[in-house]
Amino acid sequence: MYQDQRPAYDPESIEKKWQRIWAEKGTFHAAYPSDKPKFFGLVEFPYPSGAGLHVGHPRSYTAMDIISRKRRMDGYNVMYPIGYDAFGLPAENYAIKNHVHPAVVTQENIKHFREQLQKLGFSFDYTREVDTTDPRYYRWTQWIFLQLLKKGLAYKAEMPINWCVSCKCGLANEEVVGGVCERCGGEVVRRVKSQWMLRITDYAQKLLDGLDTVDFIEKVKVQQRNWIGRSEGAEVDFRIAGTEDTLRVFTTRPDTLFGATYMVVSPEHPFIEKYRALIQNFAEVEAYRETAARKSDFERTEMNKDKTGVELMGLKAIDPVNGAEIPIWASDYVLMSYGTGAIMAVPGHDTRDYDFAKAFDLPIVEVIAGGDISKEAYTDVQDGVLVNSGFLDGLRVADAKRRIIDWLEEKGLGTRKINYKLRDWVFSRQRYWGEPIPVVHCPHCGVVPVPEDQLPVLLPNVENYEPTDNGESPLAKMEDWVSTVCPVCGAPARRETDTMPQWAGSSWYFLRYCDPHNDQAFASPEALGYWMNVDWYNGGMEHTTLHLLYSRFWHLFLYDIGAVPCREPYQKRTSHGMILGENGEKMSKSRGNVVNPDDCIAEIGADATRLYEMFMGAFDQAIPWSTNGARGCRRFLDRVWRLMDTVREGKGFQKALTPLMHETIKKVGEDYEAMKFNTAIAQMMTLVNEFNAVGGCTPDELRTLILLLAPVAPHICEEMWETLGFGSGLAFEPWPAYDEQAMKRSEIDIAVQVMGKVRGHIRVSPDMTDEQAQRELPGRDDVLHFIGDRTLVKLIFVPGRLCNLILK
RNA sequence: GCCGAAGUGAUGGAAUGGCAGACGUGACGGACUCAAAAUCCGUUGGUAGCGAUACCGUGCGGGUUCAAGUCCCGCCUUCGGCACCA
Repeated sequence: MYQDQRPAYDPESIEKKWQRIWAEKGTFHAAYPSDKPKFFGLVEFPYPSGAGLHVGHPRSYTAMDIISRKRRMDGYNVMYPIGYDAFGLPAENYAIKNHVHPAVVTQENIKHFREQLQKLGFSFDYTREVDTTDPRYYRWTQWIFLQLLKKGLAYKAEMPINWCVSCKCGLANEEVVGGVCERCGGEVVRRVKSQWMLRITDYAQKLLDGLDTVDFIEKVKVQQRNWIGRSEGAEVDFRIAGTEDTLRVFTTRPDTLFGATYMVVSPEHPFIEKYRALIQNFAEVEAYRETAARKSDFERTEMNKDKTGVELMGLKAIDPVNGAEIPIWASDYVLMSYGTGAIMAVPGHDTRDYDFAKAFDLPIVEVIAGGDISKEAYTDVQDGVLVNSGFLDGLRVADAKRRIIDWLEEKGLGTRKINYKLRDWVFSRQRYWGEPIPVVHCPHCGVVPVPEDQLPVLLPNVENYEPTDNGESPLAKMEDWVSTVCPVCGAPARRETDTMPQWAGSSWYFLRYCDPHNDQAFASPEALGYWMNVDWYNGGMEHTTLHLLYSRFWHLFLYDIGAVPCREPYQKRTSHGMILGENGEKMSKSRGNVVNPDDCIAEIGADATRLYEMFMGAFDQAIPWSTNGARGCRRFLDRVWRLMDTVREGKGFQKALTPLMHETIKKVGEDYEAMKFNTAIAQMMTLVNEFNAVGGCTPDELRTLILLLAPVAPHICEEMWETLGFGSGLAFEPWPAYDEQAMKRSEIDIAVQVMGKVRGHIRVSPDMTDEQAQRELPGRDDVLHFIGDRTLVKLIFVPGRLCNLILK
């Protein structure tokens, strides 16, 4: 059985063989219906770029593959699906340059991606593949949009949006990073355009509340909470002197109302236009307003340290609590898009107001004691006590807040108010390669949804994909397609020519996996009822405030209209760290440090590649690639392969190895579950080293190791399983069990410390209790010699670990 | 500025308050070989010593504890996110 002439480990042939067998047998097709408990493991589906798979993809995909494979061994009916998020700018830009239809490029790229994924041996169910650009898929993306429209959550608005000068396209707030375009790094400017918007702000509170019900890693929750940015406070009306009119502000510090010494409105605030006639220095105000408008987002961020502004001469506001007349200023440190676009300024207790007051020599009044407002604003809200504040004097901040809001509400001067930083989602894109927004503009009926039975609205073939300078989609030039009739009144009408952003298709793809071929609904209620929600979703941190938030929003909405059975789409969310180049920098073509997974597979095989990606470091941390490290993982698999030549006779585990075997079963299982793949693999390496140290392993020992290693390195394990005659196919073999009792060793070494410092080791029984230790150890020769001629004051015994001698 | 994570050998990284450096890489020495590769065995935190051994050592400074990489207080640095959000 264990002949000498075994061929060397040859990953290429083994991997091809098992990939073929898995495909032919449909090993990883998720069964439906099924009586087994289900497990739905999800990874972010790739954008099929022309560059092919990146080594970052297998990091996430292998991790969830390990979990999925282990779940099968645990007896679950597992669905581990994959698809392609294939709409998007790169394919379109490629099309512009090379005059190929984006659909053609996309299909080629998908084919290439699929081949690369298959070469890595992921246990994906390829029969459930989705492609967001397939009309049978985007039909339902459009359908969901129509439901949002029906409920008033999609609307068209004329508003200033983020415009990327280089992509010639509008962007969502989430797509502007550091004042520049997330995708191309190009300049982003404000541009007023009529845009489709989604009212994600209506779901701000639900998105926040839902986080308490799911098992997401904490930093994802924190980032989403910060992005949503809930703050509690009050809206307060300030009377404009000499009029019946009021100016409303939002504040989180109504307790400081007595300290308001001026007001500020945003330069875009309609208030300025309204009181144009009363503003004595209107020309100056208007000049300031124009300067502010010309600044791009980037400049605004850059220049945010120095306060600028102009007083609206001739206007005064009246503080509602003390009747004080205070000046009104315009400044771009106040944003039109948050709160009411106007603030009461309390320079004594707000850093920005303080800077502004210093710059323009405005009065600063202390209303909270505890700081030194001659030096800086005192913003502490814990310990402060109110002063100079009439009926609030002597109260602590928290109490003063409650008191003043009650007072304002009673007098009709203000109300409690909660604000969010989250803004509505800019949903239009003026580009070709996206889902057409399924509405028609009729001169008589206005915006008319395309009837659901006429979906999908297909993307027409155009000749030129070039975005236009006037901000219109390339589709606008397709007169044949644009002109249509109104579905309601039959009059000539025009189609919407904007398309959806790339985030649309990925906002619901996990639902389609549940029932991917359904042509009556996006998925059947039964299939959704069985599979949803996603048990475990792994993906990148970079999607926390984009895809992950958007898809939660869509799903919460679908739940509200009864289209899905559960509130939250994802039960558990984990995140992998980025793989950096060998030089420790981010991998990029321009840095020349990109590692191609194909090259790595060609050199060391798919199993070793998977193993290395899991072993290289902690899963959630960024790690530089190391070619030598990868080779070390290949060496480990070579050693595992050669274990077949060292198998010796014998049932069960060798006596000397029994505790280690059970410890390894325990640790590997637990570490996989905690995504501590690096330490799980280290433990298996230790075990293999130990096999070699004792001169070989028994069939049962090798069998166990194969099962433990199989989720990480499935091909070599299947091959060894078959070669050793354990059976055909191990994908559904039960996961090995361990026995705590069997981990006990007959004797162990524990450390002897003197005053907390390790001085030596002694051999004791692992069961030694504290009582036994106190009785037996002080008299033992190998302990006595550490005591010497000093006196033992105290002996601290930690069972199984050490004893510490306190001497005098 | 605010929020979050992290600082450990040459290097990637391990360590429920209990023997710091598991496992891997690299380096050095040895075996096998005509030789090399591959493989196997050994050594590998620093300083002193032939040596047993001693002292030092987890970003810096304090503290708690029999015992601190781990807990507390005060800093420094790096990375990620947000950023005039009232």
